Amino acid sequence: MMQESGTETKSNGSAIQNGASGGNHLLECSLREVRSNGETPSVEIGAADLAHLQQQQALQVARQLLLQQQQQQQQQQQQQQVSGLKSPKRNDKQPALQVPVSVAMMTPQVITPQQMQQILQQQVLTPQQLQVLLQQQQALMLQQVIVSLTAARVAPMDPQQQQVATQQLAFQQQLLQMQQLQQQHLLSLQRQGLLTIQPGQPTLPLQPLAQGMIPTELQQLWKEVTSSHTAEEAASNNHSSLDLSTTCVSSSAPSKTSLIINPHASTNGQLSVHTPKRESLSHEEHSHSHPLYGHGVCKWPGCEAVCEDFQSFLKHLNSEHALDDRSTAQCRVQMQVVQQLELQLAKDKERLQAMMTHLHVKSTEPKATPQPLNLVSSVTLSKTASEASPQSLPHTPTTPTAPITPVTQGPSVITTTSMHNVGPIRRRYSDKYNVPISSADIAQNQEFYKNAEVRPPFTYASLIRQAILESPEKQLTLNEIYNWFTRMFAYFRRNAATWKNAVRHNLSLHKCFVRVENVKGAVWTVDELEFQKRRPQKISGNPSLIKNIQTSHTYCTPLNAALQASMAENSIPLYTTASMGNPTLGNLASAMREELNGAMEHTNSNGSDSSPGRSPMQAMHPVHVKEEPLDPDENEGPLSLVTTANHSPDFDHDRDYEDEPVNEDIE
DNA sequence: GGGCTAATAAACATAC
DNA sequence: AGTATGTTTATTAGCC
Repeated sequence: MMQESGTETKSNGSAIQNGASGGNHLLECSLREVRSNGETPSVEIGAADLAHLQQQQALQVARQLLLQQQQQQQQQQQQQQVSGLKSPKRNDKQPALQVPVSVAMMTPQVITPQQMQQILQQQVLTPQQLQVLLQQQQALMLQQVIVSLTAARVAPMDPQQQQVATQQLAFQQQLLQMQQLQQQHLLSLQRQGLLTIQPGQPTLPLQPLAQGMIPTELQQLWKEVTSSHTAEEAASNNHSSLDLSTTCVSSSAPSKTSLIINPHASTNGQLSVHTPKRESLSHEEHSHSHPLYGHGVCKWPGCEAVCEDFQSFLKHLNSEHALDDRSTAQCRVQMQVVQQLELQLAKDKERLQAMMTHLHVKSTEPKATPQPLNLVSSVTLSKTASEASPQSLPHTPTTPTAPITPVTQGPSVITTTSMHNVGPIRRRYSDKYNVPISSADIAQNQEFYKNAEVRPPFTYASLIRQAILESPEKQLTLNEIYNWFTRMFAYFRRNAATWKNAVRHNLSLHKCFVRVENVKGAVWTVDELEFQKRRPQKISGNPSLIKNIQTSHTYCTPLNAALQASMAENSIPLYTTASMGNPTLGNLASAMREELNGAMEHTNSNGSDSSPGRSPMQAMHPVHVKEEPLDPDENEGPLSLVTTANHSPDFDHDRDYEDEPVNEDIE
């Protein structure tokens, strides 16, 4: 009975999860590419009006948004400063912003594969960082949109127009916000989407519509709208039209659109990929045509050094961003991000197509020419918005953390069979990466794990905890835990003896699992505090993660899972927002956040303290306290009270998947 | 190579 | 006696 007491609490204050940085450049980039095909929905509004109207409204709203955006950025920048790219030992509780990756990075810098690998093995951004990067980038995009809007018009308008414009603007704002949320969610689900989509079910509910309307699209749309407005204005009102070219994206051929008045119209789901031509470069960019330089600032991820002129920029570029590990690492990250985005884009295109087909909306072949899909767009957007979130919730009233998905670049790579023969390999699970399992994780990959005999990338402890937390009363009997395992994971439908033993072993071994005498008999509960303590693993934004991603193991799963999880962590707010209807989820979300922070705190502060706020569970009657080598005497109080085994009726999934390979689905 | 953690295996105890 | 449930120990493997 003597377990390594206290050994679990190590004080390596490096629990991390620092996050990362956001860089929406990535998004912007790929999106821009998508959108850059000058073809856009034509605007034909009664528009001269709108043009005027929007001025004031837009200005105001824009200011607000800008302020918000700036604040965000500032915060991020601050974090960024605090946390150097190479400081894996940070204890920051906040995701440390690190490298605002920008599309520009893609500029081929001639990096040898070996170098890349090196980099990957040494230091890369954590998934969280990537996530933050993306978000940041997105914020920038929004800002740009707003700016372009405000800049575009500065004329008075009459009340009527104002009303229209106001509505329109409001809608646009909503779209933007929704889009933001969607993007976040999307990112977190990216890889998952790759996997969860199975032949049979091309459109899993889990899959959000990636781009109902991406910021860039909005931007484009706006531009077109505005430009057409201005054109009309000029014609009818003799208004001098502002040249929008100064804005980020210059619509080379703004055509007429048919939307505008129809708020939903703006959601043109159309995303035809286009040659990544950047017709939308700012002046500087045009003059110097260097994607890494813009607005007098070096756009190298994480840099943002101010360079007065192009020359100084070049100097800076050569000196600060020479070919070294760090640069290549960043480049590598960028590449991965772009890859993911491309994949996602392709998938979402298909989905969009399917949706439109379903709705009998003509148009949009994968590469179809852009058409005003007013109707559809709105539908898709709202639909996805509503579908995406609920999906992850229904089954799992728990903590939304990470959409963990065993996905890799090649979705198809991971097949049941491929993973199958792996056998009983001892492998580190997500805990290693400080990625607690969450219902969201499971929920979002539920289908996958249910049907594919893929070993879930979680430790037994995490799974057990999850099972317990998912239960209504946060407690389960051993048998119920078993059932949960078999129900949720196809993998556990075989070799029952093995994993059941492991489950029992874990329950006994980890003090985070508390056995409680219950009416039913004995049930197991989770002591969150203890659980947090026992996850001292540190990632420190270290490369190992990404490195692993590259080094394709038979289990690429854990990695991506971890990656996704990390990324998703940043979007917790999203989940909470989306889960308004589900209080539990909200609580769990916050709980999860606490967990994350807590984990670090605990690790920092010598985890020997288990006093204060013990989990409610503890208040029950833990029959036996683990870990501390208590006196042999008092401890094992003969469980005379135990009136065990009254296997809860709850889950008595009669079906006990025993050792034999069972292939049936649990649905 | 050592330390740590987790998976796996198995012995053993207890209750039903 | 057999099974379920728990506990404990030992071994192995992956990671830092």
